[in-house]
Amino acid sequence: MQPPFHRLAEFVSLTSQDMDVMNGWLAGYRKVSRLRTLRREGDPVTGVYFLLEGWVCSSLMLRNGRRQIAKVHLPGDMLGIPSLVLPTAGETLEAVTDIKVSLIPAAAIGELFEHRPRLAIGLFLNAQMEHVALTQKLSWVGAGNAMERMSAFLLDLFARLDAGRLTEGGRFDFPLTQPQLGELLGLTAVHVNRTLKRLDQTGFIVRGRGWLRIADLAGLQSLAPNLPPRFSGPAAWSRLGGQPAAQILTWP
Amino acid sequence: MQPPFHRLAEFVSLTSQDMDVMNGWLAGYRKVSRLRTLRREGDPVTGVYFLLEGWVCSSLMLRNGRRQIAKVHLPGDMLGIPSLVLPTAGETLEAVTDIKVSLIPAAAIGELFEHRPRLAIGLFLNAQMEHVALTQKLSWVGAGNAMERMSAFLLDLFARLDAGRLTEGGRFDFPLTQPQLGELLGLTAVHVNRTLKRLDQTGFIVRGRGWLRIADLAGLQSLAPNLPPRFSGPAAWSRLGGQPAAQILTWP
DNA sequence: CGTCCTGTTGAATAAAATCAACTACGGTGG
DNA sequence: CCACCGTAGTTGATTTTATTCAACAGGACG
Repeated sequence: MQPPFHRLAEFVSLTSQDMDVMNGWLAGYRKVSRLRTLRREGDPVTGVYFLLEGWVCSSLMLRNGRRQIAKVHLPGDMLGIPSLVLPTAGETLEAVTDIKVSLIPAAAIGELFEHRPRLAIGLFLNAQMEHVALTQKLSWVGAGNAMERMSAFLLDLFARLDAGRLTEGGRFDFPLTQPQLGELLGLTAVHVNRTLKRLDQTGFIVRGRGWLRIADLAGLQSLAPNLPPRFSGPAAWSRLGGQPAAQILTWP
Repeated sequence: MQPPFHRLAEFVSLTSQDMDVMNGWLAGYRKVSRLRTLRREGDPVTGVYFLLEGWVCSSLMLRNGRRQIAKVHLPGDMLGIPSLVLPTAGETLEAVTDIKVSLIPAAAIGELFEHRPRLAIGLFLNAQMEHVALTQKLSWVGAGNAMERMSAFLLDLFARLDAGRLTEGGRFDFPLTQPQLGELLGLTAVHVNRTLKRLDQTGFIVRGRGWLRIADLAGLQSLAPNLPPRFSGPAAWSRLGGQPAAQILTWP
């Protein structure tokens, strides 16, 4: 397995010292098994997590007894960054599958800003990607019906899995249960079931246990209220005045 | 009017050079009048905006014809940061009231990361506050009914206005129309109307044209599915290894 | 002075939730 | 090893919630 560094390197070109720092994060990765909680809402914040393998969902508990899943994280994602501004964690991180994850201590993040500006920019822009994704998600949950939410989610998921080379001809592992999908989309499990059934019967998707196949991508896209965002990559960095790696003085 | 710098100074202690940089942003502020569009979805991204006065809403247009307002921005907020990772703006920024705003060029943001690490951290943590707020908002839109969404929003708004000293005994300016509230909460204008009416008749709020008063804070809080987030302030920075200003070498 | 938008209310309709029942499956403990 | 229990998945019937449709009053603005 080659470490999924694509997220932080997506925007900035990194120096070899930058790479060393990132490799350092991998050293003490930890395995966590399915359904185990990585960190619960209200727990102390010691750092952020770098997800190497598997799926994690981050969720919020509401006082009305319902749970909202904010995001399903895939390999390469940084988890729990927003909680850095809170006294205690603002979200529960729960393993959807068996995962490998490493903890990056908060102090190491501070270091980046002092000494590794490119990684800091990478982290910052990565966090902005998350923000864009979350805003889109809000838009379909707030302004879409069940079918629209479902198709937008499936397309977004598919695009992200595809970017990480985790699909095969439209088919991918799909470990989410229908109750989880409900919490993700703001629907009941029953209604999720009916919505999936319709998508299945229409021939847009094929479901198996533990996997899913998108059978008609264009069809799904025609249902979705918006398409997954496309990011600028290196162009974002050059807009910020980024320089090619060779011209930058590296930290001694 | 004293510039609302509280956002960036909320976490890190700034050097006088940092302050100079920030004051530089204020120089060419611009007035924009009510209902004018600051930047439309799809427009080129030239930088981010610093809102000095007035309210702005950022929204997404969906293909089903509906609009989702992602956030109502108040004085001191930085707008349009997420679009830095997109080829063209991902959200429309529209003035809800007459506003004063200044544009910070993208290159100036890049500069921060290279030369003004504390401001960079401040910006980063500020962006994470936005992320936390957006996650919460998703939670009530996704998992709350109309009354819960409305009370959570009003409480959140009130807390933010209060932090900026823009309230007086529970009363504050409230320029949002009911259709706008609908787009904000994922409800129709009609249903917004009925929900407000119920809150009014129960004595939780008092409505006037252009303003609103929270008459029973505890009552509203009992309706809301979660309370506005509280942020760590300087504690967040010290967790990241932040040092008191005096001990830091400043850029020559 | 008309026109458009907001705010308001009532009535009809549609979407999703709730309630209920049953099957299948996985994991646990005896 | 097997019985049992809890959860997931599925479907039908009913109820709740919110939308849609419609109509009208009041202001803002050209």
